[in-house]
Amino acid sequence: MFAKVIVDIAHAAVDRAFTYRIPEGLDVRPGQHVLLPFGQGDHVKEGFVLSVSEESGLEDGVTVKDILSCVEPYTVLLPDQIALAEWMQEAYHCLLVDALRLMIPAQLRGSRIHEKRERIVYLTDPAADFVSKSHIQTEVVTLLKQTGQPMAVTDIKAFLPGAAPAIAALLKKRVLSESSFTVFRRPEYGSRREDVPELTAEQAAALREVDALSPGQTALLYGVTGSGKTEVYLRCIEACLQQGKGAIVLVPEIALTPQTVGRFAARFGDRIAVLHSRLSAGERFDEWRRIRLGKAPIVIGARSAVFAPVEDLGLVIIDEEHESSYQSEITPRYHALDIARRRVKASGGKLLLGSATPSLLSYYRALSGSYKLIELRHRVGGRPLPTVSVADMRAEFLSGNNGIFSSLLLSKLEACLKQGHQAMLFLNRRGYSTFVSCRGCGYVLTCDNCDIAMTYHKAQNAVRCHYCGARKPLPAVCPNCGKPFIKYFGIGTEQVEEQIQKCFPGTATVRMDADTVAHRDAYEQILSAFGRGEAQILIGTQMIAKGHDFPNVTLVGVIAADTTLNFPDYRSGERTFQLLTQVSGRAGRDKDPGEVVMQTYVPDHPVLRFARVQDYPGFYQYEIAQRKKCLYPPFSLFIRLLLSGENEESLIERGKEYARALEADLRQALGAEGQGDLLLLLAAPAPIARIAGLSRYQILVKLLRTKRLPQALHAVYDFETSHREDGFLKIEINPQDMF
DNA sequence: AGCACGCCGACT
DNA sequence: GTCGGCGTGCTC
Repeated sequence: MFAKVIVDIAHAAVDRAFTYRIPEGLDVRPGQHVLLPFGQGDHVKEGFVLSVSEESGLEDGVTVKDILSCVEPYTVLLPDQIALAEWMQEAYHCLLVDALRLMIPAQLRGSRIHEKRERIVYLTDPAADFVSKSHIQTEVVTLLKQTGQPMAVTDIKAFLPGAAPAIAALLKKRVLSESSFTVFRRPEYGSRREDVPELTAEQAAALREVDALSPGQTALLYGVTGSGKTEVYLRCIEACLQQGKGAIVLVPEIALTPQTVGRFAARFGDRIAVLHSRLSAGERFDEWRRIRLGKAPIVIGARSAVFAPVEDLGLVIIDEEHESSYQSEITPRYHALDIARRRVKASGGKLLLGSATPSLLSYYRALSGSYKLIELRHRVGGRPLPTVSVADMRAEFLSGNNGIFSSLLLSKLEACLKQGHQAMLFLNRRGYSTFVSCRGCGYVLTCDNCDIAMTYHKAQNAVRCHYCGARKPLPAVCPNCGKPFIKYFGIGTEQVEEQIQKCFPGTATVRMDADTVAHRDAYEQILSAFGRGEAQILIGTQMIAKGHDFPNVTLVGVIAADTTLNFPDYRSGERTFQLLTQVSGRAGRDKDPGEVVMQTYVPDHPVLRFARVQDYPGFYQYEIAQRKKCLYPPFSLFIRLLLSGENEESLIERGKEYARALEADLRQALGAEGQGDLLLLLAAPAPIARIAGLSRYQILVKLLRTKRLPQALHAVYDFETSHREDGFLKIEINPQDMF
């Protein structure tokens, strides 16, 4: 028997199947993790068995080596996972090993982590009398007689400190016998008891629609904030388990808190396994093994959990499906949604996407029929959506208010605080001010390494670059003209906090942004402190937009609703709407109705108009028309090639040359009749032309979605492989952002 | 990724 | 004349 094996070395030259002989008596199946002699020196390498066959299929004269051994007694890759990795290799132009490595815990490779075993001892003959001069030995035997069952050695030691030698002696005398079993290291999460709520009519209907999905089908659950999507998820999982199948639930990493997990744990107990980046090595390995060995049919995790080894996958749920974090930033740059679609198609399972603000692409697919659209239009308990008012900051300025708060927000804040309620203030920029400039000459303080204005941080009396992290003291005089007219412009979260203290002295505030959550667990600590009412106002960046429900929050203020609107990105409208809807959803989650104040300089902007009345379908109609007009995704494929290098001039030179070469390649791939499908090819310095000392240049390509698309994509990927060695070259398909 | 084989410069 | 530089090419 022979096995096709891929060696666990991430290099293009060896990223293919090698044929090995399976020695007599070794049980080797596809998916097995094996050890092999590889290379001239027959060095022992790890590998993964892709397939097993009777014939070697090799030409004569090729030496065939023997597989040495299997690392684990079970197969570490399921057949579906091997097929998925092979598909990914094609689709994302990545190494097969890189795809396979996503499916197993890193700890498995190199055998760094081993299973943990617990020793138990029991009386060899429970009826036998035991007499000994040793006091402690007698105590150990008495303890075991009392409990009447085997005990863990660690437990005995806890009862009887210093019992270790006694146990050893008793084992030697055969008074005790021992055995051991595997223990799984589990992460901690609070499993709060909660009653199973009655379903609303809408939720029940949604459940029936999910139930009626055909195998491999995808549904988009569009439910307004507070409409009880999670309860629908829980019931769907229940139904899935009843059919004896497994489920994967993906949530954004930031939402993967003990509270979220606790809700699932309350319903499903230890049938869940959790995968996220903050697990210890042992926990990660053991959670993965609990899934692989069928002990945990439900997996909850962030992006990469979509690869979890769930056999007979009946359901995948992607919560907050519009989140950009579902797309990987490193190769293979997969999107969890695409992986999930493939997995459920292969297993005959169902895919459920949930969001209050679906991505334009998902809603487009739902309306065009490739996804089933399921809606939850009402909040649970009939609670009204918060009322949203817009404060026109232009009018505020003209009427003499040049502060950062509108009179409307100030009066609502005052009322809110007076009633003892809590408020959240949202601003998508940390620090004190956006940029620092000289009033004498107009000089703007920029980072030495990046082409970006530096942000003033008052707490440290320093200016910082938000891209490379560089930091320098605030100069007393202008570095350009030497005059003492340095002044800060624009606002950040630090300043909001300061202004609140000025307007409402003594109010307890807490700030949450990348600066205050620098330490591990700080995120959790700040949120739970606010939840306990230790502060009346929570000020923060988009970090506070999602996550927990705070029943006592009745007011949400959006300090500058248009900051994200002006990003140089076709997704900025979508992003802004999602952000505003999510922040608004934080208000009035309990019995008191919520209020939202959005401050803006463009109150008539369509995105803000729709966000204000929380009209997603209306927003969608507006935005999709924009996309269609300009032929942006989903009407085209957007490809970005990012080059970076130390020398700006030579980079620009090379960029232009690459653009010409790429265009030629693309035109050839598209063929004579496909020339019209190449819509745009634009080469220019990136919006942020320099980051951390490296200049950046981008080539943007827009391709119409046509049948020659695979060939065109191939041309782009081939271009990447053939040019990647002469500098930094990165290719992104439909990038999440374009800086 | 490693490692061996292979063809040109400064050493005993 | 030999030791060793790392360029080139192969790994079942």
